[in-house]
Amino acid sequence: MKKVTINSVASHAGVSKKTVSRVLNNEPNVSAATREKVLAVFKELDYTPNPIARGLAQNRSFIIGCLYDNPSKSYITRVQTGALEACKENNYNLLIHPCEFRGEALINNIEQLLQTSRLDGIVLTPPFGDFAELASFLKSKKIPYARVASALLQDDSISVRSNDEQGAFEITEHLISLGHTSIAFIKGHPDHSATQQRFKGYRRSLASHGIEFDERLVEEGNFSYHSGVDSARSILDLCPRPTAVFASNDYMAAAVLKLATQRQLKVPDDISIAGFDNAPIARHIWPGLTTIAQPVEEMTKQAVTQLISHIAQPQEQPYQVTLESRLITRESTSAIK
Amino acid sequence: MKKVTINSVASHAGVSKKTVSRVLNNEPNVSAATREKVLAVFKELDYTPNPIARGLAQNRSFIIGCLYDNPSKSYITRVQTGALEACKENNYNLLIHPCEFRGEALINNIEQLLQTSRLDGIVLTPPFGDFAELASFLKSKKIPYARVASALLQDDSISVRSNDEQGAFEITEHLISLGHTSIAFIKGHPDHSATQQRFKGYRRSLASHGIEFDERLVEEGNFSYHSGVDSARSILDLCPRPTAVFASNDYMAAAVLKLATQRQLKVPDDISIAGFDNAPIARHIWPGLTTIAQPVEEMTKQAVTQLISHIAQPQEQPYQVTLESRLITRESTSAIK
DNA sequence: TAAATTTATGACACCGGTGTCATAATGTAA
DNA sequence: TTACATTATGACACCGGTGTCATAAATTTA
Repeated sequence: MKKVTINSVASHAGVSKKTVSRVLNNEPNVSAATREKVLAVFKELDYTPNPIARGLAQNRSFIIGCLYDNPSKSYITRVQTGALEACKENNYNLLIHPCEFRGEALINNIEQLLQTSRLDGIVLTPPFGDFAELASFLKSKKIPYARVASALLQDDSISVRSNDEQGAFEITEHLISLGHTSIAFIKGHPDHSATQQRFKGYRRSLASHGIEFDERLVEEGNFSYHSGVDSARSILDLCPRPTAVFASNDYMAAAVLKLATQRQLKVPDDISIAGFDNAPIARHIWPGLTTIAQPVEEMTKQAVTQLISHIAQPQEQPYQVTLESRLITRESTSAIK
Repeated sequence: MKKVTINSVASHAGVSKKTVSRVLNNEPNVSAATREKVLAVFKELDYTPNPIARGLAQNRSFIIGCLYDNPSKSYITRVQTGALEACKENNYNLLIHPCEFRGEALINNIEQLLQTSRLDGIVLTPPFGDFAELASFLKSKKIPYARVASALLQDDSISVRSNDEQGAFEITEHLISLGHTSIAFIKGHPDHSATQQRFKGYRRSLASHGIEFDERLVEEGNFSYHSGVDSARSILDLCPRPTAVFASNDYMAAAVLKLATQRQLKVPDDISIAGFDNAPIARHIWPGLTTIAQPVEEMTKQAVTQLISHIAQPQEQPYQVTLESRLITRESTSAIK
């Protein structure tokens, strides 16, 4: 079985390869009759253009890179799912590239990535979207990029996020509405802009109810389950013990739940626990975690879709969108007794 | 800043592009002096070859595809991690391709994938490694592939697996050693060969202790958390209730744990629970799950490494390896009272 | 020292597409 | 009917590498 290329199609249809190329790319100036004829040969020979050859000619790879460095595997999976949907719809492929955020090696690492794979664009997932040096590096290399779930910036970048501050506000409101006033907070990774946002939302809610902010109730986490365990220990050791804990993501909340349960505390009777993200674990444990659901897949999908259309045709106005998150109440929070 | 290509290097070094190409690929028949000179120009101009051009000339994409259809996100993440390590070491890239196992559309889907991305090879993760039609399709298309965690076959394919049967045997032995004789079993997804293997190991252990196999203690799951909930319901409703449950993966085991806890049962005092895979959730919940740890990353890494070296130079003998798994005991299992 | 090998090098076609530009075919205005 | 636009088409260079083969230079052999 011979390989079928644009040349075989051309000779079969009795036209030049350029005409075949025109049909392929829906270019104008092809007569209806010719187009039909070529399309028929496509069918007959079962032709599909070679993306590598195409890439060489157009200096494009039809590949989007996805950068991540995130302790939450489920978050990564969701990001990938959204990115893949967008890629699929546009005949792009997704190349995944985990890499360490810290260290001056990052830029070199990315440079190498670009050299070895000629990506058409890059999706920056948290915390990469907030790293200004990276953004300006990519700009200097003229590599289009899109930021997912990162802070709002006054620039021309593509950015899709959700309102972390508002989400954190709402879940804190929920706890307060249940009668809680001593609410511990576990921060996320300091490199992530969401960390500051969620903290702000927590404080805003407290403030709006005249509850005094208490430094001692705040623990530094980093979004990992392990950091949640450490934070949980400190919080559960407090005297008096807070009646509720709001962790900046579900993994850390799960850690609090585990430790509390280990210590024979009843959740939510003895202590309410809230998380953030609506990760799978939030519903895989008992009691299920009250949390904030964010449309991670949708955010990423929109970001990548925009990125791809930007690659095809650079836009004037930046695409910056904030999607809604929503409160999901489960069994881990209840009214104070 | 002009693009630096093989041509610019050639003219800079005062040699032909073919000579540059020789240096690039470590081909013989280049004098030491010339080689030095060219290498110096590489440095000077900061040259890296364009992989797309290379790909066109050699009909290679330097991309490995990773096929999956698995309800366990953490499993996918681990597979990706291992595959990425192997790719990184060999300057390959990884393209991820989730796709539905069921349906006659699968082959078409893969065909399309191959046409749009010209993969150099494919890693088949469970359950794809056990799908004979797919294997023969890939063979007919001359696409090299490697099978991860699939059944041992008497063929010439690259295959890295772990011993599911033995793992299941050992964890059942563990339960029996704790005094359990009424051990429920939740099967995995019927399409996965691991499902049969784990079931076999369970039965072998029972048999080796003269414990009669009881059909009523066996539930059909599919590896998803949700299926675990359904199975758990049936099992916990049994009269008399089994004293232990062995679920074919940790997600289903976690579901049993959740339901049992919801029903006020104490784990492990009232019922012991064991899982399989050592997924993150196994240690994120309380009590932690006794389970079997499999080297998923290592399996995949070896498979992809072999795949890549096979692509570079087709091997005569098949690479078929079985790695060891090991029992991890946590708090979810204890001696019967 | 001449002939026969071996090694080093370059010219050129090729991979399979796309971009540019010239030209042929067709349609429209004068 | 002629002049002028417009549309359709193809020839050919090009993207940036690699493969083949001829030939020049260096080395060995006779």
